[in-house]
Amino acid sequence: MGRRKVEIKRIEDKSSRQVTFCKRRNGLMEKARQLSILCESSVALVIVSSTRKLYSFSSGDSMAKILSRFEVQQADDTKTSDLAETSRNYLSHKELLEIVQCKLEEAKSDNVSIDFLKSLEEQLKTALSVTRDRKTELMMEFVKTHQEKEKLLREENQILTSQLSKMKKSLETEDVRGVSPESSCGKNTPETLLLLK
Amino acid sequence: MGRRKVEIKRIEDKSSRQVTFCKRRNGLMEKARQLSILCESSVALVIVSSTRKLYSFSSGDSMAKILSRFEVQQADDTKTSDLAETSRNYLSHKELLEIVQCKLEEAKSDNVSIDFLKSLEEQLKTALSVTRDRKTELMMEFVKTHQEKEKLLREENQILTSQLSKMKKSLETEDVRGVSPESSCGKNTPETLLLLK
DNA sequence: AACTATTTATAAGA
DNA sequence: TTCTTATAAATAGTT
Repeated sequence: MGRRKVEIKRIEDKSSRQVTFCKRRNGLMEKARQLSILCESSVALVIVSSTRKLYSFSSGDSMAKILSRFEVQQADDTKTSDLAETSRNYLSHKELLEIVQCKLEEAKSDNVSIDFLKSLEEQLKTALSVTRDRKTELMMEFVKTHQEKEKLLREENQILTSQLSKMKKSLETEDVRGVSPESSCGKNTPETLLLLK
Repeated sequence: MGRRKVEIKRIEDKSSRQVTFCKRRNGLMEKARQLSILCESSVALVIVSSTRKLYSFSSGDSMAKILSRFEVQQADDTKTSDLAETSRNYLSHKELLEIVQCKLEEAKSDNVSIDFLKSLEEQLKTALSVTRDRKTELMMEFVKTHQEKEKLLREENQILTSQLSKMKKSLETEDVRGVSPESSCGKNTPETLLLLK
């Protein structure tokens, strides 16, 4: 719906990609809103731009909860030098743990506000969520690697097996030349082929 | 965009609400897909119909994780083998989600006590923790299985390789009996061993 | 950011 | 339900 038909593939020009993102994002959010009202359904929508900016729409309360971890990030985007912010920039584990330890020490004190604790809670939730996602990601990678190795080994195995059967045939042919007939029979496999089952 | 302009408010007629829901839901999902591709952004979309049916779209991996609790249900609806098999001693995911959904509906009401919400929070935390532990457990099992398969394949491979070298030797011995010496030299591998590198 | 030529989505009808 | 079609709405390229 524009001056010309567009193919659905990444828009290469950065500036027009940005403009299209803005237009279509607004369109998508409006459509989500309309659907939720017209058909009394719950709709949750989260959009993260390529520049990591967050946009979200949600109709009902329960859906809002699903998005809470993102809203936490959104809140953090306005603040700087946050625990969550720095951990996203790949602080070392040691540094991260030091910061957490320090914050927890602060939190022990009697005169910290509820707001401070609320913010700390959110930061820890984000950190936890980031950690869990990374854990899952690494495990998935691990599984994938092993599946690939397995495939390669299977292929190698198949090649070796076919080599062996070719050699077996050629050995049998040679045997016929000077050995008694029963040694080339299938049930009396030559010693060197014992493991080939 | 239709035969006439429609006001954005709940469609009273149940049947046309259902038809509109289906059309607009598809439209919304398609638009979400297009946005994610055109502007290389992450988009997550969850739609729950008034009849509690779930629909979701998500572009990237990290977004998929956010929606995992919903995708689990969708997956269960189509396949009923592995996962269902392992969780047959537990409540089905669908039942569990229905209960949670029901509790959340209750929680929306204004006149629930803090105690009710506190207890709900505890229940949800427990459910979340159980789900996470089970996920990790299943992934670890998966990894272990693949490692075992890999080990077996390696062993099989080794046996095949040693069989091949034994046979190669025995072939060379036979060759010596009547063939010129250069054919048994390492550089001139017999035709049947070409793939062994 | 506003404009408009077009395309796309969809409401109603078949 | 599915398809058709008239029309509304979204939006691509332009200014």
